[in-house]
Amino acid sequence: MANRIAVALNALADPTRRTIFERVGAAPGAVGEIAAGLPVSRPAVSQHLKVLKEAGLVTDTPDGTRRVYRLDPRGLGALRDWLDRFWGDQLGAFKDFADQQESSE
Amino acid sequence: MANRIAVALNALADPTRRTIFERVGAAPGAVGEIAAGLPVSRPAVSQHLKVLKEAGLVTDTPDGTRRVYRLDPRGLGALRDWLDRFWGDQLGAFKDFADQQESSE
DNA sequence: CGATTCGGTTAGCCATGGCTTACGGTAAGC
DNA sequence: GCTTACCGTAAGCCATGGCTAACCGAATCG
Repeated sequence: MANRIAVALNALADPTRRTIFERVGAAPGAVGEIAAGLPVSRPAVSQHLKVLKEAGLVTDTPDGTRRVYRLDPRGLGALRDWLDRFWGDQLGAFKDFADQQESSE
Repeated sequence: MANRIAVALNALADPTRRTIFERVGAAPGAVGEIAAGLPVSRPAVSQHLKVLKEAGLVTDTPDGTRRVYRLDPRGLGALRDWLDRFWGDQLGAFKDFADQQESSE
């Protein structure tokens, strides 16, 4: 479960991969379509999509010789849950600290 | 604004740095305290904290010769907002796709 | 079937970045 | 003031990983 977060964050850390991810998010499409307009070659995009897929961030659907990629909510959901843990735990603590700082000036 | 997401994701991508981040989240503390128990040296932790700080994920407060680190909600908030964009936009689209797949079986 | 299109895989190159060791600098304690 | 504790920084080493070029498999169309 922690590993899920690890691979997702690692996948989204790369700028090119994040661009690809956002592009798929804007509109599902085939590899060639996604690669068009990007400053990297098509095999590079293919490799990135593989990483994103293994991270549970995208899903692929065969369509003839093409292969359509779309977002996969599972990875997003895992990340969101992970982030929310910190919100509950530490935002309150930070607020206490901020108030304390303020009152001592 | 997009750069904010970039540095935050990049900072959280490294396993050691994520461990440090979670540790700070569990309990604010000094560098030495955080480094204790970790499989890396103290300077390494210091370098990681610098990255986390520049990513807006932690804040440091001088305390004598020590330096206390705590979570910074700004980075978390930026990440959360970024993730929420995808939820609104694409979860619906994915659901439509899933329903469509189901109806064609 | 041949030809074409589309896409995943491999090998290899090179840059990025995480780690350690050594150092310098500052604040507390005696 | 001198020592000690705590921490950030610099230099250098080495592994990870992203990229391209070349290859190969599969599906569609004439």
